[in-house]
Amino acid sequence: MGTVSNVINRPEAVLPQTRARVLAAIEELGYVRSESARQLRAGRSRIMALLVLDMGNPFFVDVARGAERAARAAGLGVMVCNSGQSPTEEAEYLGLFAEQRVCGVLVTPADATGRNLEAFSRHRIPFVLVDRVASGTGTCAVSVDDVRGGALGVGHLVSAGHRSVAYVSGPGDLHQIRDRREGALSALADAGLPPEALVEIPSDRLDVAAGRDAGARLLGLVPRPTAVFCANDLLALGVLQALYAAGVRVPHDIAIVGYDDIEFAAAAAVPLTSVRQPAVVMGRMAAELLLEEADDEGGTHEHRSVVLQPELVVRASSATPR
Amino acid sequence: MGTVSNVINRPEAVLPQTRARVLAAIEELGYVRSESARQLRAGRSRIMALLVLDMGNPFFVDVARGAERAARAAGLGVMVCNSGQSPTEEAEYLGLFAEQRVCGVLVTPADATGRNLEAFSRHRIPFVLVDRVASGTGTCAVSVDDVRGGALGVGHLVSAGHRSVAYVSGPGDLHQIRDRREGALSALADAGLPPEALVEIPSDRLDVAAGRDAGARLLGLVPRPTAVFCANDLLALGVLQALYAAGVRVPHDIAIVGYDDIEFAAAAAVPLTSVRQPAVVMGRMAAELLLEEADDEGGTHEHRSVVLQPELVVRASSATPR
DNA sequence: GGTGCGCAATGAATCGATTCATTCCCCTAG
DNA sequence: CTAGGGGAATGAATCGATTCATTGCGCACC
Repeated sequence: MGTVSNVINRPEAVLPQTRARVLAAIEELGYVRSESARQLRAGRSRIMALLVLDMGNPFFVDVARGAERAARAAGLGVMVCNSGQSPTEEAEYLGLFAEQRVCGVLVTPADATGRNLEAFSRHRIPFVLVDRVASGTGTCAVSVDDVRGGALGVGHLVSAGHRSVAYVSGPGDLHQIRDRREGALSALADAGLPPEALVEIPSDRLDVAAGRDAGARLLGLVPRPTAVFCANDLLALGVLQALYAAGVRVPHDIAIVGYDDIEFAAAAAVPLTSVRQPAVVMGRMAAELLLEEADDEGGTHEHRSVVLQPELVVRASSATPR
Repeated sequence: MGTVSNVINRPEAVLPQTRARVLAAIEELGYVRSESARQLRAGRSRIMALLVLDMGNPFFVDVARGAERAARAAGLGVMVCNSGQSPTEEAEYLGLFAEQRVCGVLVTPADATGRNLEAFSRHRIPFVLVDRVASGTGTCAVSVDDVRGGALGVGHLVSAGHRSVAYVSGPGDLHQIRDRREGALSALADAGLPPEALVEIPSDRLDVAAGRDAGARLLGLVPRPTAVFCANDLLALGVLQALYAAGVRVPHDIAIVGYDDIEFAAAAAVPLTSVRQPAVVMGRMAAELLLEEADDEGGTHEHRSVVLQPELVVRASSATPR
């Protein structure tokens, strides 16, 4: 009924007594408006999707927090999903989002080819890249300057006197990982050190267990680097534990620098020096960009790429050696 | 059109050539079926909601993982939300779920009075309690035996010779917290120790920062307990750090036992002894119970309460003292 | 007293998938 | 040759909120 709709959406257009009568009926019947019906009419839902690489990583939990806050301020719900770095999963979720007619998608792409997103863009559902620079001007994106982050982390170690730094990396197809290495190399170059001063310890995952493995390999290196820079804090925590278990003292024998500055980095027994990413801000800004794009009726929207700056947080794990 | 619907939902009822023609058209137009419309007709959506206390706690991330896996196996999406232990937020989200006509809700109640859920139950949307025993037989629930968990943790400490144990608790209105204390007390009683042997260090949150605070207070206690049992691992990690910073050796001076056995417990420099909760299994079972209840047409569904057993995982933080 | 204006409420159309009754065709059997 | 039956496609009704055109009512002004 039209009047009921008015009572809910434009109360001022209804006589107070009618309004009261309708509200009473609503209360009595326990009526709850159906979102499906509204959605059908409106053509899109009031839900924003967030697709991240790994919900087990507190970094992404923070991104989710920021996005959720911004979305709820705008009266939207958030659906948080996990691609687990699998392009297949990612494609599946994107399909789900299209069917749901979500009002927009925040996504940290797992598929480096960009094929999934290209396919998705046909649905005319706005999306914003998170923690990834836009390839063209056709997309909004919020990212952190990973090259600078890598430079910050390794620059800090180099200026503390380290001449050989291990880099515990992650899946090579992730942009973030490559950029951080690039920054690390540039920091070495700035200090007049050769690229060989960066000893890469490859890893195919970005979790604590992978960090433990990497730590074990680090211990086997001859000569052994005096410092290690990790592509994220989960790896760093794993490395820290492996070193501790082997009786290697941090930072006395080996200094450690992580990346992300998750809560657990500061909470480690030897608090981790880490390159802080403004995760919550990133989630919030991404959501805001998305809302802007989604609310845009007249095609006036201009895609924007926001690049945030990382920040070095020095803690005990990298105190000056020797 | 009816035929299109048949092509998608009952392909065998359509002639192969017609089917091919329809599929070709679908492909050409980039057609994606609208979930809103299906939902409107079906009366409920194909999304399951999960409302947890704190997404910053890896324990709940694991629960979410388990639930998501089970839900996706059944072709459903999962919407993970965060009440932040606030009954108000909880009520808001439950309202949102009702509007969305989600097919069911998995919830770790933040509102101890049960008023929110009572109100929600009017909507006839099935829900399953997670990490909480059912109050009556009117609800499905999956929980872990927290009394037993408390007894395991403190029993372990007592049998290692500790005579005075601190209990870092959490918000007093949470069932889990009270049950774990009860178990702790029973373990003391079993060892012939008086209730006063358990020194409670109250805390109003369950995160690492609260653990640091608690650790500081623990250090000020006279006489100082020789062991501490924490209501969850985040608190334990905070306590561990506070002790480490103060130069108190773990486990030599003070032993620590946590609860949940999150990944970071094992990853700590001094790996934490912890009472493991089968979080992933809990999420999976809760989702399965919910699916069972939601699929039940004839009202044949019998509400069930599943109680899982915790398990003590002994690590370095509680090695025998003295 | 009659006409006109304006505010409020009513009713119908719409969104898109589903479902079921109906129609349509073709083939077979009487 | 026709009637009947079965398999396949069509079309209309449905879900519930929204929106807009229409109706209806009351009051004021001529």
